[in-house]
Amino acid sequence: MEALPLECDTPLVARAMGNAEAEALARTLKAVADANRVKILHRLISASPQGVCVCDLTEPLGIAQPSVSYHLRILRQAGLIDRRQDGSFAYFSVRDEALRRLATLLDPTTQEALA
Amino acid sequence: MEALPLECDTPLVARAMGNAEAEALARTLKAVADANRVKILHRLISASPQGVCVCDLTEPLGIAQPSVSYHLRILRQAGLIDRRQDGSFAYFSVRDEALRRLATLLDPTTQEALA
DNA sequence: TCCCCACATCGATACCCATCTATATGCCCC
DNA sequence: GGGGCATATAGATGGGTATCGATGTGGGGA
Repeated sequence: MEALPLECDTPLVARAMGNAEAEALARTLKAVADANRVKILHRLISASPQGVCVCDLTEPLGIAQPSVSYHLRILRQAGLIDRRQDGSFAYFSVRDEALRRLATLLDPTTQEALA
Repeated sequence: MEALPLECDTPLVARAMGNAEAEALARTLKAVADANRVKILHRLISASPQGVCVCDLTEPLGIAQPSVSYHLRILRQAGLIDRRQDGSFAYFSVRDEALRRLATLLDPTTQEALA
């Protein structure tokens, strides 16, 4: 029998996280992982539950209107915000339970992420 | 006095989130917003607090060793994991309080993110 | 009906990021 | 001190992403 090479004996108790699972979580996190989208979410949370229209985001963010629409689309596709049309205005509001779920998944004490 | 154009009257109660603040949060989130880094964190949490060495991450992740080192560096620079050298092996462990803090910042019910 | 306004989409561009191979570093054992 | 192993770093590369200006769309008021 050949000599065993020196091995690091980390406890391989837990099986690897599922690929789909990890990518789903990463996709949601990517949606939030942008300074402008963080600011948008902050503002939406502050204005909850009335919602905020695009025109009130463009100026404080300091970016062009198409960019704001772009970020709102990212957040919406991630299921983190809702859109409500009122006349020619579009009001966006945060989906509290989606953000809470994301927070729970990250918290290592509530080990839901290990499911 | 000229006629006021139709305006959306969203409650502009909260001032915009500070730029530095938003970018700091985004930077931390970017560190987690990757499927492989999510898997790494998952494994580190499972193996907490002993830690996991690089060699035990390469194979389950299905990526080359330098890529694993790269991801570990990202997580470490974000303050999310610790590194402990033991002989020629490097053991990485999760910084629970950092992850918890991140989770808290995301949770809209604990409005710390609005600070 | 016509125009204006709010918002979305398109196409282009410049930058960032994850990955690889190749190579350096540092440790341990012989 | 030399060889081999674990890990880190460097450099190159392909794909993704945020941004913009230009343009499309749809509603509302005059």
